[in-house]
This record gives sequence, C-alpha cells and structure tokens, in this order.
Amino acid sequence: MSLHRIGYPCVSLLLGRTTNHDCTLRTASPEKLRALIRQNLDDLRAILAHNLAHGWRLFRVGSSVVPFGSHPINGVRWWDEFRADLREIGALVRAEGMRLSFHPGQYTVLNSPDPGIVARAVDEIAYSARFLSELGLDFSHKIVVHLGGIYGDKAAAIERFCETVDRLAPDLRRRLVIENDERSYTPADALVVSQRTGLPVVFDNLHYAANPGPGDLDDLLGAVFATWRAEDGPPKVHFSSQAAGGRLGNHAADADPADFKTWGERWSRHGEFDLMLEAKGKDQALLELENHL
DNA sequence: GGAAGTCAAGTCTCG
DNA sequence: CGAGACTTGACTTCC
Repeated sequence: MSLHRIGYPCVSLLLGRTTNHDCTLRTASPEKLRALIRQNLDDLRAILAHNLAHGWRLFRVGSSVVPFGSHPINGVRWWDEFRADLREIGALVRAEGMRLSFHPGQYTVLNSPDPGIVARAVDEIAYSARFLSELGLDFSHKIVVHLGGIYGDKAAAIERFCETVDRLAPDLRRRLVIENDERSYTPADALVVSQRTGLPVVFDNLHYAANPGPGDLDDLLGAVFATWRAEDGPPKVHFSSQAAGGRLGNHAADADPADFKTWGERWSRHGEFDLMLEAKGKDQALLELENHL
C-alpha cells in the first residue's frame, strides 16, 4: 500500500489529552484564554510525542487550540506570548516529517451570500493559517474546508466560492484544500472548483458513499490526486467506516479493517497518500486497526 | 464529585 | 416563519 502517513484528529483518547480545551464566550477573559492556550499547547506537544512513538505522523489540530482564535473577544497576542512553545513544536514537526492540519467546522462558510458570514469565515482561515505559519510550517500543512451551502443555485454558489478564494491573500489560499461533503458537493463538484481555483481536493470515502455524484470512481480518484502539486505535499484522504445502525454518513467508533483494506488499495493505485482516520475512537481506533492488519 | 444543561458562529428541512 | 437537526466534546452550573 502507498500509504505515506497516517493520523487522527484533535483528541488522543489513549492519553486523555485534547487540543480543544475552551470556554464559553460569557466566561472568556484574557487570563482564562491564556491558561487554555497554555493547556492546549502542552497537550499538543504531548500528543505529538505519543504519536511519534506509534509512528503516526499526521495530526489535525483542534480549531479551539487558540479559543475564539478568530473572534474579537480574544485579544491575546498568542503568537508573541507563546513564541517559544510554538517554535519548539514546529521544530519537532519539521524534524520528524510530521504533517499538521486544521478543519474548521460547520460555521465557516466561504460561499455564503451574506458578506458578513464570508468575512468571519475568512477570519477563521486567517487565524488557522497564522497558527501553522507561526509554527514555521510550509504550505504542505493544510486547512481543510467544505464548499458550503447551495442556496437554491449550485452554479452560483460555486461561482461565489471561487471568487472568494481568488480574493484571498496568497498565504491563505496556499493553505486551503477542499473536501467533498455528504449532502451538497460531490467529488466531481470539488474537481470543478479545483480547476477554477487551483485548490487541491481531499477525498472522503464516507461522504462519497452518502453523496457519490457523477463519475467513475477510479477516474475521480486519479483526477483528485492530480490536484496536489509539489508544494502541497502528498494527497490527503479522510477515511472512516459507516456506524452500524446509524444514519448514513455517521462515523463509526472504529475502522473496519476490510473496509480499510479495500479503500487503501483503491487509493494506492493512484500514488502515495496521507490518511486521516476519522473515527470516534480516535487513536484507540487507529491502534485497533493496526492490530488487525 | 457526579449529572444535567449549555455553547459564537450556518444551512437545510420540516411542520 | 420558527424550531430542530446536524455533530459534538468540553465546559458550566446545579445539586
């Protein structure tokens, strides 16, 4: 299998640590935010060391690593105050050939007809990009976003997404990658946007199962992998198994080894890739999976 | 200390 | 047109 790096998002269940400690807006204060950032960076460092010990070199940083990182309530100059920690973590990542990413949540919508929503989405991208840059990481360390809503006219919605991306500062645009989702945008849609914007495409197998759209799977995968240029690093994929008995698209607690083998071999036909396991069981599920291979 | 309620934000569907 | 789902863990409050 041409699997290069493997990893999981945000939380280590094995260590009981997370990069997502946060607070409510109501109780946020500079002192509290500082304490949370400190805790998140400490946990990030511990998680990366633990991951290395297992040979896991891919990790998604939680969007709350700096709580309210793109919100006006957070005026902490975290890039100054935690410079030493950020540099140390970044040096470890580079020295060990690890790859980090962000994946902002459902509220980050770059193609909304509402300019205020788009502006806040751009702020969230800017904060995430800044975090990776303050670590000293190159543009292979990505920010993964979905394309957003449809608003009754997919062609117009895609057009708005592309225009927003075209207007982004280069150091933000070069961090951005787009992912197919489970109800609105298929891999074929993401490829159209990629051709327009130059953004690489992340292929998610479970979203594909729920919302395959047009196109032969192997043709799609070939085209998706080809969207990654040298400066972007190897193609990234998201893998998860369907939860038994859950709604279509629900992530299972664990990775199904047969499912993993099928998709792993399918992806391998198109070249080397990095794989993010999106299971509720996080690194526990990853360990389980490796024990069954 | 455990249990229940709450949380910045957006979009879509359903009643 | 308003309410709830989506997805979701961690915090906050209550007892």
